Amino acid sequence: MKAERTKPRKPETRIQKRNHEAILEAALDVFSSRGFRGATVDQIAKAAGLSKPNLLYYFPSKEAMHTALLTGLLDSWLAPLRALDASGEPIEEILTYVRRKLEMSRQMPRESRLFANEILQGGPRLHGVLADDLKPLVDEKAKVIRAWVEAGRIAPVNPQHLIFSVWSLTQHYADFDIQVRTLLSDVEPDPFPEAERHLVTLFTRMLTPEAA
Amino acid sequence: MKAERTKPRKPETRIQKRNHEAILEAALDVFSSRGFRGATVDQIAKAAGLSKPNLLYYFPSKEAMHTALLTGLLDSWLAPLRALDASGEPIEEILTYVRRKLEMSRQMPRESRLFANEILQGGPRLHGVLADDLKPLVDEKAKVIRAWVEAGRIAPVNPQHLIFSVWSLTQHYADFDIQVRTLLSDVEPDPFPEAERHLVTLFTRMLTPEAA
DNA sequence: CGTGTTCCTGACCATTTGGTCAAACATAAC
DNA sequence: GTTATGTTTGACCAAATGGTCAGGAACACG
Repeated sequence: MKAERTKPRKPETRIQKRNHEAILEAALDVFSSRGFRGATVDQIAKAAGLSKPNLLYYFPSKEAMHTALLTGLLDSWLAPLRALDASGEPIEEILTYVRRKLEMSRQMPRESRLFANEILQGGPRLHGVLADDLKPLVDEKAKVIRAWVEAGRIAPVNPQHLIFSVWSLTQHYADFDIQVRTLLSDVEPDPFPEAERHLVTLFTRMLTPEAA
Repeated sequence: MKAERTKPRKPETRIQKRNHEAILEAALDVFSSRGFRGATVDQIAKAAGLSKPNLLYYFPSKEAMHTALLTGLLDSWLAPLRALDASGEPIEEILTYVRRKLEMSRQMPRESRLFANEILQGGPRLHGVLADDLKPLVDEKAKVIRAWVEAGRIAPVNPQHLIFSVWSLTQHYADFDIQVRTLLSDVEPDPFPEAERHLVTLFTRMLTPEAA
């Protein structure tokens, strides 16, 4: 319902760009670790090294910072799925997808938690994105996977639920990081190498067609 | 650090029990859908059909309601894993575990989201529980799984990460319910039947030993 | 019925929080 | 230097929120 006039129409000055980025970086930090409601503008301001009114000079509201983050990150967030190539070797394509998603959990846990926080709460600020951007992409890639199944190139599997499985398994290592590390504390200091081996094994066994 | 004297030492009156339960029920509703910080005592009071001061009569603080919920639910939350039986048939045991966890995602999504919300935010209110209660249980069951692997009764797998996989795959259908339903809106009105088929297939293929 | 205990509430309070604003400060252009 | 534009902040505000409290209502029991 709100106008999308967050960014000025004129080209950004250097100082604008710097502060804009500092604010979004700080906002990502705070929103991802406390949720939208749990984050305060003061916390973000402090993390960005700016004053609260100064934040409100660059963004009209706390809400605006949040949506700027979500929309700005969406593209890179969906990139790995977009890269799934219908003309590639099926199992290798999916394993690559899994590896890239797991790598994102390692490198961008804050982004993962930001989205998780949002969807957990019923995604009031994401309904549109889910239906308008994500759904078409998932439908398209589901079709690709279905074609692979029908061609006998991978074992039979429900395409949509396969995608859900990739998401849940990989994002788990970002979203539930504390739990994972606590439970592995005396086994592996860094869960990711073993996680990758585990997931590669899992999807390979799951998708390799019957030798029959 | 706080004393655990939430409950009075005297036996509860009928009215105490009723209100106590109504409050926790309402608190589960509100906490699970908005997170701790996002929930207000007023919202919980309204949902419970009581006045705000009345809630504070039964619980010393908002925080107390939250911890009462977490600790009260922990047992039933971990029951499925506890039920994993070392003397049972390995694959059937794990499939049963998966089915029970998925069933909990269907029947108790609020509880799932409550824990998810908590762990997502670094689990400040759960550190103790994770290390003291969950870790020993996971270690014990990991040992069971490792024994099955070494006996050749299931295919080689990292026990801890296998448990993580069960959690993430099953809880995903509760925690990300909105996303799942949105993406399946024109395919399946109820995601769970297909989810169960999918997960049974996944774990069967993953765990069935090589015919070699 | 009387009395002690439990239960409940309206009014109130202190703090936090998102957001505003006038004025000060900085910067670049002329 | 002057002027116009862009940037920053201290002071402030209204609303929301967790929590308190004195007293009233309901109940239990002799």
